[in-house]
Formats: sequence, structure tokens, C-alpha cells
Amino acid sequence: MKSKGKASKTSREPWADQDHEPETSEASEPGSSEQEGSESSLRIRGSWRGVLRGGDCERGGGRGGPTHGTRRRRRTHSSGKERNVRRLESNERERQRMHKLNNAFQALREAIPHVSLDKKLSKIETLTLAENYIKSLTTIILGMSSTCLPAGETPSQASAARLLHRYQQHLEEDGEESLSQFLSQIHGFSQGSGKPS
DNA sequence: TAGGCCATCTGGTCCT
DNA sequence: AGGACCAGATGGCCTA
Repeated sequence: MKSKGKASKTSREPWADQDHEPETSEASEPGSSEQEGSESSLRIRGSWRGVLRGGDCERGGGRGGPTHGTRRRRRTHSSGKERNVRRLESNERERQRMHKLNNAFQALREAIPHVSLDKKLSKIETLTLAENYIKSLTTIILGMSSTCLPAGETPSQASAARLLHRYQQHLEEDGEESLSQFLSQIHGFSQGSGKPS
């Protein structure tokens, strides 16, 4: 199950198509990652996109920004070899970043209850289940706290928003450990002692 | 075999 | 200037 394609990707010559820098593969290997797949990723790989997409400089990539099509990529006049090294380092960082992201996904998987324990949840399933789980918990919490609400007010979206706001306040003011305080406060709801504001 | 899912590479943009 | 973030592209593995 875990033998996904990573380790067997075909090696390619990513830079050979652009500025024709033959000595691609001898660029210094960026820090030896021990993550899965690192072995293969140490080899030079790439895609043919450089060829296929050519000078595609105006994709509105980057954060949220609508287009910014007028901006041009910084041109650092470094040698091809230098660029290769920087690319490899960049790839390694990106790999590490994705590994961290996947670790977070894994933590999320373990945090949410799901039916089939033997089947690994996909990312989209994980996010969807997490969303539903949070909503369910919120509903339960609001139900528990409804006795503390002002007369006539029912657990509603507004209440949920207040709950969220309260939680965010805790995070901003007290940092991580506030979560346990917040949870104990919520627990207080069930005892009828806590009072959301 | 097609489609889903994933890891990785890549280059553009944003942020520090 | 360099790292982080992002999204598109690509190709491998797995399952129905």
C-alpha cells in the first residue's frame, strides 16, 4: 500500500531543455532527507513542462492574487550550475514542506473518527470528515451550552460564531495552551457553570 | 484500462 | 535576496 510511485519515477533531465546546462546531475545533493522517497528524489528529476509551456510567465500563480500579470520574474544572473543547485535546494525545501503538510493530514486523520480503520482516508475525505466532525461537535457544544444562553435564544449560527470568536480570542491572548482552558470551559457548560460571552 | 490519488518538480508571486 | 507558498504539470501506483 505504501509503495506508491515515488521511488520509481523515471528520472528526467529537467534543465536540459531550457538553458542547456549539461552538468545537471552533479549539482550538490541537498541535505540527505530521510523521508520516504528521498532516495529517488535525490536523483535529478523534472518535468517536460519547461518545454511544453515554454515562456509561460503570466500564470496568475502565487497567493490569492488575481493575476498580477504585469509582474515579471526576478532575473538573477547566476550561472546555470548555480541555478541547478538553487533549484535542487528549492525542490528539497518543497519536499520537506509537503512532508510537513502530510504529517498534519495524518494527525488530522487520527483526530477524527471514521468508520473503516483499515482504509487510509484520502486528503479530500479527511478534510470533509473533519469539517463534518467540527460541525457536529459545535452543534453538541451549543446544545450543551444552550441552558446558559439568554432567554429565548436558541443555538444558532450566531451562537456558533460567538463560540468561534471566543476560541480565537483565547488563541490570540494565551496561545496554544488556551485550548485546554477553552475545552475545560466548554466542559463547564455541561455542568451548567461556564458562561459563553 | 480508466480514473482516482499521490509525490514530485517547477516557476511565479508574496513575504520577511 | 532568499525562503515560503501556491498551483499546474507529469507520471507512477492502485483499484474497480
